[in-house]
Amino acid sequence: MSDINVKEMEEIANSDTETLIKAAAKSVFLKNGLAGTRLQEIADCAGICRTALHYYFRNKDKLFDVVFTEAFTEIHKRVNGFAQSDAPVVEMMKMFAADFYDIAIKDPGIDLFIINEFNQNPERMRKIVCGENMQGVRRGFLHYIEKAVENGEIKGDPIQIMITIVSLCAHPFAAKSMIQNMFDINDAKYEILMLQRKAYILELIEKIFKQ
Amino acid sequence: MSDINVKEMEEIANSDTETLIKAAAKSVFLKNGLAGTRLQEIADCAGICRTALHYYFRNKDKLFDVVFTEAFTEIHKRVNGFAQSDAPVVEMMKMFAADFYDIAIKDPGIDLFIINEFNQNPERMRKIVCGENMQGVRRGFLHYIEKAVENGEIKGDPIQIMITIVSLCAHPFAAKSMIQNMFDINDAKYEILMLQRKAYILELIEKIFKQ
DNA sequence: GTCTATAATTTGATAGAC
DNA sequence: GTCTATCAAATTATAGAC
Repeated sequence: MSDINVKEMEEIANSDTETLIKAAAKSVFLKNGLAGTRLQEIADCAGICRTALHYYFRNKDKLFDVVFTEAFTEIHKRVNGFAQSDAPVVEMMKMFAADFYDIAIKDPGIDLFIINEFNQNPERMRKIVCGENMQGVRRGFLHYIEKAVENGEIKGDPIQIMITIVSLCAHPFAAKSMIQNMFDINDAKYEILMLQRKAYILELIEKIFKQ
Repeated sequence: MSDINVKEMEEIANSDTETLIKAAAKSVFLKNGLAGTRLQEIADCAGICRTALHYYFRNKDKLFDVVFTEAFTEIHKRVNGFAQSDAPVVEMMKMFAADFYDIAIKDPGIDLFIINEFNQNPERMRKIVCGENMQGVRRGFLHYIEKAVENGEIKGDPIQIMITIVSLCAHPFAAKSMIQNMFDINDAKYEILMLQRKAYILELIEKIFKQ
C-alpha cells in the first residue's frame, strides 16, 4: 500500500541525477501531457541544466517513454496482483476499488494522463504497453470476472461489468479539475470528498453485484 | 436528438469558410488537444491556406476558445434542459444517461477533450466557461438531485450521486482508445458495445437508485 | 558529468501582392 | 478574401570547453 511512496521518496532523496530527472519528468508530463511539456520545465523542476536531459535520455520522446512505461507498469502490477486472489468476486472488486482509490488519492493525475496519451497516440502507446502489460490486465481482472459469470456468482456481460468498475474508480480522478470547478472545492476538500467516496463506492459495488 | 448532426452537416455543406474552419478545428483539437494541435493540420483538414486561419480568427487561442465554447455550450444545454422536467428523479437520471449516450456515441471525443483541457489550464477554462455555464449545470442537475434527497425520493450525498452518474456516462467514452486496445476492438465493435451499454446503464441506474 | 554557446527545426504570426 | 513570401519566437538538439 504505502511502501510505494516511501520507496519513491527514498529514491529521490539519495538519488542519482537520472532518478531525479525521472521524478521531475513524471510530474511535468502528468500536468501538461507530452505535447504540452517543455524540457525547460522538467529541467527547472529537477534543478538541473536543460541539456543534461539529453545526456541522460537523448531526447524528449525517449524520456517520455521511460516515464510512461514506469507509471503504467506500476498500475498494471496492482491490477494484476488481484488475479492471484481466490476471494469471492465481489470481495475482489471491493479490494480492487479500495486499492485504486488509495493510490489515486495520493497520485490523482495518473489516470487522465494515461487515457489521454492513449487517445492522442494509440500506436505509440500500443508499442510502449507492448501487449504484455495490457494482456496482463485482461488475463487478470477480466478473466476473473468471466469465471465468476460462468460460475453464476454474478450476472451480466463481463466487459460491461469491468467498464463499470473502472469508470467508478477512475473517472472521479480523471475529471478532478472539472469536479473541483463544478462544485467549487479546493484540493483539500477534494481529497476529503474522494476519501468519503471510497467508502461510498465499496457499498455501491456490494449493492450492485451482491445477489 | 438527431437534428444536431443534420444541422451540422448542413452548415458544413453550404458553408462559408468560417464554418468550415470551425468544423476542421474542432476535429483536430479534439484529436490532439490545444498544445498538440498544429495550425497547419487544421488548414489541411479544411483544405485552405494556413494564413487564412489568422484572417478569420486572428490567432490559435481565439480559434480554440470559439471551438471549445461551442462544444461545451452544446453539452451544457442538454444537461440543463432536464432541469425543467418534473419527472421522478430516477426517470430523470435515466433520461440524462440515455441522452448522454446518444450524443457521445456520435461524438465520442468531446468528454475527454473537455476534462483534459480543464486539467491543463483550469484558469483559462474557468474564464471560457465563465461561471454561468457551470452554475447552470449545478442549478440544473445537482439541485434536482438535492431536492430528491430532501424529499426522501433517494438517499445519499447528492454530490457523490452526481459523480456516480457522470462517471458511468462519461468514462467509457473518455477512455475509448484504451478500452479499444484493452479488449482489442475496432470502431464498429466499440460503437456496438456502447449501444449495448446504454441499455445496461439504464437498468443499472434503476437498480442502484430505485427504492 | 555538467555547463555555455550555438545550431537546427518547428511553429505561429504578419505584410503585402493580387 | 486568399495566397506567397517573410519574419519572429519558441523549442529541441548538438558541439565542445571545463
